[in-house]
Amino acid sequence: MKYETGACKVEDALNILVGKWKPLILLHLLNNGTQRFNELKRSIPGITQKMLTKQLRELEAEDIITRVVYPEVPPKVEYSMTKYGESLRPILEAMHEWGKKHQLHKQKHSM
Amino acid sequence: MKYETGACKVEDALNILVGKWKPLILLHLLNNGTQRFNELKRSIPGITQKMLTKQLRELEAEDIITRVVYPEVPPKVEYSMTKYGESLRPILEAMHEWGKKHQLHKQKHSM
DNA sequence: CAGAATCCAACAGGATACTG
DNA sequence: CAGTATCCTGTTGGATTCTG
Repeated sequence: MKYETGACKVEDALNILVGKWKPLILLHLLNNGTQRFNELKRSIPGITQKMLTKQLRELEAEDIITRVVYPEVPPKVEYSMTKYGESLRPILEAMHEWGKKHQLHKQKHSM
Repeated sequence: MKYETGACKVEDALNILVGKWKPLILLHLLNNGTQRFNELKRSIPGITQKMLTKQLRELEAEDIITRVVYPEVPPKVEYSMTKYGESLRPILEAMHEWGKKHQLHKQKHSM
C-alpha cells in the first residue's frame, strides 16, 4: 500500500511501519540492540526466511536499519537500528502504550 | 494485512490505522469534527465513493468512528470520532510530528 | 446524497526447494 | 548461516455503472 497524498506527513511514518513483521522486527532491534539474522528469526515465531529477508531489505532501503555482512564462513550478518530508525521509537512506544491500554475495549467490543 | 502475533500490542494500533485513506479520514475528523460523507469526499482528493465507504465502514466496525443516518430526502449521513477513536490522537500526532521533522532526511536519502 | 454491485489489476504474503 | 528462486493465494484498491 502506498500513501502519496502529500499534504500531510502522517503517511510517511506509516509507510515505514506497515508490513506484517516490521513492528516486531523494529521492537526487537530497539530493545535488544544489534541482532543476527537467525536471532531475529528465532525471536519471531512464524516468520519465514523469505519474509524476514524481505522486510529487512525494505527497512534497510528506507535507512531505518543497517545491514553489516562479515566475510566469514559460515556467513554472519548483523542488523541494527540507524539513528534515523531510532527516531521512530516514540511512535512505536505510543502505539504500544495505546495497545496495552485498550485491550479491554477491544475484548468488550468484539463480544 | 493482519497482525496476530499476539505478544506485543503495537499491532493493534497499526491494524486500525492501516488503509490507504484511513489516516486522512481520521485527521479530518479529528481536526474538523463531525463531517458529512461528501464533505469528507471533497476533503480527500482522489478518493472514490467506494473506497471512502469501505474505509469508513471498517473504522466504524472497530468503533473508531460513529455513523449517524438522518432519515431525510436527500439522505444525510454524519461521521464523527468516538471517544475510543479520539484516543488515537496522540499516535497520529506522534506520526505527524515525525513526518514533519524527517522530510529532509527523506529527500537526502532518496537522492 | 450516499451509497451498492461488479469486475479487474496489483501486490503482499506464504509454502517449498535450492545454494555459496 | 543467510539467504535466492518459484509458484501460488488472498486481499487491497481502483474504475465503472446503477439506485432509493
